[in-house]
Amino acid sequence: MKIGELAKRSGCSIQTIRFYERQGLLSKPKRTEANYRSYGKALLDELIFIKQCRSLDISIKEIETLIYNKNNPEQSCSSVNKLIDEHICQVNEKIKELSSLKLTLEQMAQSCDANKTIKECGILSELTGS
Amino acid sequence: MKIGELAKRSGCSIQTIRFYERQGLLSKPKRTEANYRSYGKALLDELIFIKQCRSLDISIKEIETLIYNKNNPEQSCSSVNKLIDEHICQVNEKIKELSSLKLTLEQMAQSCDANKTIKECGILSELTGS
DNA sequence: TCTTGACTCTATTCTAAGTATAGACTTTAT
DNA sequence: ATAAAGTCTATACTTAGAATAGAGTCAAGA
Repeated sequence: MKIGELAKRSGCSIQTIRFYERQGLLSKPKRTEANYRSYGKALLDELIFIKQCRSLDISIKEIETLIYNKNNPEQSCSSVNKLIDEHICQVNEKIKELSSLKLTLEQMAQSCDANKTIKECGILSELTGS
Repeated sequence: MKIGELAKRSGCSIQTIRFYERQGLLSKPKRTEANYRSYGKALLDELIFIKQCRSLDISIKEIETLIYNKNNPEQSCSSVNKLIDEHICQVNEKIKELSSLKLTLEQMAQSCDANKTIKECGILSELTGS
């Protein structure tokens, strides 16, 4: 199949597919005589794996590592477990940060209503003051 | 004061201060004869305002708007309220996304322990399969 | 057969908010 | 006088793509 069909089947955009290839993440496909990329099932699977990882917000570098792991099936999978565990920690950290940020913003929102002038604005005075 | 002292007092890095100036966010300071930037209290306050906004993850473009608002003290502050409200919505959305991501990752982590081979790895098989 | 529209190609630029570096200049301290 | 620390500009780098320009290719209809 050509890149357009691969894009539809995978749910990735054409530019994204070419980007993954340039990054060395997705294997280079054969080319037709007209230099069009020509993909088979194996590359579709590769791409779906990449997309699945990205949907979990695993970075491209980490995906590289995972692909390397996949190609060495006899090795221990402890590094894979570690990668996911660290990722969970990062997500937890981010959630904490955002929750705290949310509180601050909500308090700020309560310090003003929209019917004032800038001069009297509670939000701006909090931003300026503290 | 020179830029190094401003950096210390504000908690911003020197590069960040110059970056804000290039972006038109922080006003241009006077220069000494040797072309060094020379800051006073007013610019320190500007920078602290910017930093306060950034700590709330308000974008540089939005900070531009807020600064514009600050310079028009007689206008209504409804746009400021709106900006913060929208920002709260975005933060809430992000928290939702991350919470869902966290669940998925934790389930995945439970599907494997580190004492397997890649071939048997529950994490990789979930990433590949679904 | 010609043409038109849809598809693909490469290469380049852009996004956000800084961070990092190189190479030159100035100031301060010893 | 010299060395260290500070400052200057300009440039490149980061992430994960998205967008664009300009050229080439392919299939269908007139």
